[in-house]
Amino acid sequence: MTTPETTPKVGTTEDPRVVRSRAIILAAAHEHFVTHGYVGANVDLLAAEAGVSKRTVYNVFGDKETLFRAVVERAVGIAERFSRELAEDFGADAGPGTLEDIAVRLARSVLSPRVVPLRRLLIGESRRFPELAREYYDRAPGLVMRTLAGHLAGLPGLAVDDPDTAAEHFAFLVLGAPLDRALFDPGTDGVGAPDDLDGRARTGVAAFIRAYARR
Amino acid sequence: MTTPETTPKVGTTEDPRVVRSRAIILAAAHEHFVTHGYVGANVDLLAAEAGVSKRTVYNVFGDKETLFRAVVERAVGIAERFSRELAEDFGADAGPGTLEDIAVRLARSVLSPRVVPLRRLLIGESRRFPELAREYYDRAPGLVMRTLAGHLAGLPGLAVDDPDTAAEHFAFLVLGAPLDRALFDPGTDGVGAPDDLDGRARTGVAAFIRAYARR
DNA sequence: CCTACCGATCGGTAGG
DNA sequence: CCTACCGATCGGTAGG
Repeated sequence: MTTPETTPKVGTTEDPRVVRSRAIILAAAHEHFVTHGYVGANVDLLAAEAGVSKRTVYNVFGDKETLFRAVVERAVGIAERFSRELAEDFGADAGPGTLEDIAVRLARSVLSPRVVPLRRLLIGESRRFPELAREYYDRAPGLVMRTLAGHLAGLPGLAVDDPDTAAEHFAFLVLGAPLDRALFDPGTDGVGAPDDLDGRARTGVAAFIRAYARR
Repeated sequence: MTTPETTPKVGTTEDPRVVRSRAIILAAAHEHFVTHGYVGANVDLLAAEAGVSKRTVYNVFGDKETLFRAVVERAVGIAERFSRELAEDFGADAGPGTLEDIAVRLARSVLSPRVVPLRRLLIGESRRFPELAREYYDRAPGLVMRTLAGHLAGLPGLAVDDPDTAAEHFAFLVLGAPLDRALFDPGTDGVGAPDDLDGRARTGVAAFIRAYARR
């Protein structure tokens, strides 16, 4: 061979320089889009924030829309992986104590500074990019909800007729109110958990158990 | 007097032509901003949609940001009045049947094509206009929540230790899941209630009563 | 009310 | 020769 496997062609996806540029730009673009929205985003500024030239941005991503979609795809992929991890913790042998742990973990992840700004962006751009918003919903919160439904159905001590509804009730008892408020309040983004998030999650679980306990 | 009360000065707020223009522009601008967001909004297009010249828009509202704030103030005012109406229906003598009625009305109003797009807009612009987002939250959902808390506390047959938490649990059991989905899905805006909204509201009430019934 | 037009800024691309 | 990247500038459109 003239080109050994250890020397990928320059400029391609395998080129380590392009790989590095991609990663740097995606991280900066995520922050930038989340702050300014799609139309309000400025590729010049964004490139500066990423520490690369605008030309590099266009070389790697082609245009603004492609960059935006790449940012969202990456974020959705991360959210999906996180949802999967969360889902794996819903062990079939889970007791009521574990239900509380799940609630706290669920609340902390969804109310995290990674998730809430992404939600704001996708909600705000849902008219411009409806498929992206729908895709996020299916792959992240939808995945969590489906897994939650599956495991709630198998929990001893609970009377769950409709697992999907029970999962929704669980999730929104645990984090509905704080999430709704957080969507409207960017001021609380960096400061970890708003209010007493863990306490509200536990109060939600208590209400859920009262509503769904086998009697 | 040189200017009788029945003949307001031209160009002022009292001028019937300006009043009419204001109303027409506000209605068109609401639809336009909700569709395109603040930055994506085009004043030329917006004026054309309103059937007025761009010059008239600037004569009445000064600039794009002032127009945006006027649109939001008006929408928040409408939402506030609606919330107040809803609140008045929480009669102190309300029984469990009335709780179901309240739930259905609540779900229908919040999931309405007036409220959901406004929520999307304010969430999407919450970084650019944080006070507007907060103001909406206080004056509309916050008002409903506070009234709900007050009335739930007085309901016979229920054991409500923390009225604020109970109100949040009630509201998000009733409409949390459909609202969250609706925010990400503009496709279902015009088509009245998504899924079986009334049924889900009633299922939520049932869960709420199981969780909060005096025992 | 309309057309015309301004200063500024945008996304995207040229040459080096 | 190719690609990555920079300074400079393009056409077109934004708010006003």
